Amino acid sequence: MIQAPRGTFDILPESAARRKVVEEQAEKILSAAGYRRIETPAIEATELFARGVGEGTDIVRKEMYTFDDGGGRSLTLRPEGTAPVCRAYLEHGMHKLAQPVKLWYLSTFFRSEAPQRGRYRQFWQVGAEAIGSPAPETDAELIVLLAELLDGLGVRHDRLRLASLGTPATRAEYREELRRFLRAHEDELAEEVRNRIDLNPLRAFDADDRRTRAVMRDAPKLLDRLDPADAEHFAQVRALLDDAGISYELDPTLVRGLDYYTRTVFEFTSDELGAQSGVGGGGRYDGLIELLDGPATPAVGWAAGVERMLLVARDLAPRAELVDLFVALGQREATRAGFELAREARRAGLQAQLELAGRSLKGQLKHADRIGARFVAIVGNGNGRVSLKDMESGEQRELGPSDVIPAILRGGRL
RNA sequence: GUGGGCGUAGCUCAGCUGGUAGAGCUCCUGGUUGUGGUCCAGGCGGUCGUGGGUUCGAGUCCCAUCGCUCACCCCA
Repeated sequence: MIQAPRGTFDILPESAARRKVVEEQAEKILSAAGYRRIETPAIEATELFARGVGEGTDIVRKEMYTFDDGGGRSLTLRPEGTAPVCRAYLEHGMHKLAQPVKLWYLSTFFRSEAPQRGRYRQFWQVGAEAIGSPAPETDAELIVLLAELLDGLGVRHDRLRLASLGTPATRAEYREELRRFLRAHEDELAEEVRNRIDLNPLRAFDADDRRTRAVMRDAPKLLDRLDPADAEHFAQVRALLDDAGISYELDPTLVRGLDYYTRTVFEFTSDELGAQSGVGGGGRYDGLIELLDGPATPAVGWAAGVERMLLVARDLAPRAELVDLFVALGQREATRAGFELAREARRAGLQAQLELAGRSLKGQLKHADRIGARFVAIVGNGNGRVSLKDMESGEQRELGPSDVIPAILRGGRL
């Protein structure tokens, strides 16, 4: 049997209803702050990610679905949303609009990783980007918006981790300092940490090994190396979050996987998620637009995983679907009258369904009950009249065909 | 890519020490020749993931393979 490809999934109606709640919540919260929806193509030039996300990242090195479009151009299924939005910003000259340009999206992304709980090869993210403002208020506002989205969905985000990466130059210098520090203590470090000194020295901070942890207590911290302007920016972001009553923990080990981050980075995590604890996160990426051949443009953004939110969201009860009318057929010959009655009902704004399975009358009533129909109209009495039954009270009345819909619209008892 | 767990009807699962498949739910029909929610009866539905092997005989044992899942890595 043909199955959905590994790491992908069908969104069945029940789950679609829960996702709709997420979408409505995001729309409400983000549009209230002036963010407008944008959607970009699922495929992009491979170069966009190679440059925008960074050649050295895991995403670009081993997780992209890349193919030749048949004409010698290399295309890639988008593995993330920020670079495409920045591409669109440039392509459509949005730098000429009032800044910052505030955008949000809810889209699918693709990464060829081994799937597990909360991680798929095609997955959904809701994201927001504010392009064109260096103001710390922008960073703080975006963090507040994500917090509100998670709160509104009842997502238990046990922690908000926050840090500042400074400028790329600061970060590069710091990484060298950290490498020197690690090498100086190499014989005290766990093997896995030692092996990654060059590749990813920051991982040393969250090693489980006891001796490694002891060494790391004295390791240099990036937050202590920020230049004055970056430190001031970060202080302002924190002050705004404090005022907003958002609690967070400073986490010098917070490393976000993409190369383009500068200054503020943050991540909401939930311990209920297992290994993939990150629900959503983001940060400032002041260098990205320039990297894509645009003018130097400061920007901030975040993305949150829809599947992960759904895993830990409490307040996600979708409203039950209301069925106003089920049109049952007393005799097969009544099918044309029933068909017309259903159409009329829908034109009148009712949710109306027609018997489509050839069931017995008893079966039709049972089905109408199961789908929660408020009324059942039985067409085909032989006398041209319609029996309208209130499924809650059980009352039933014979009406002329033209009286059925007004009776339902009156809503009340028969 | 590596390791653990699991793969029996649409769904949730039972099948003890091997003897050629069951339950509950769902769905459909019937229980007064046209009327639901409870109840009763019946029906539809499975090459027991797949392929080999052992055996007179395998869902049940062995091997392989595929899939799902959790974890490592990394990330949403």
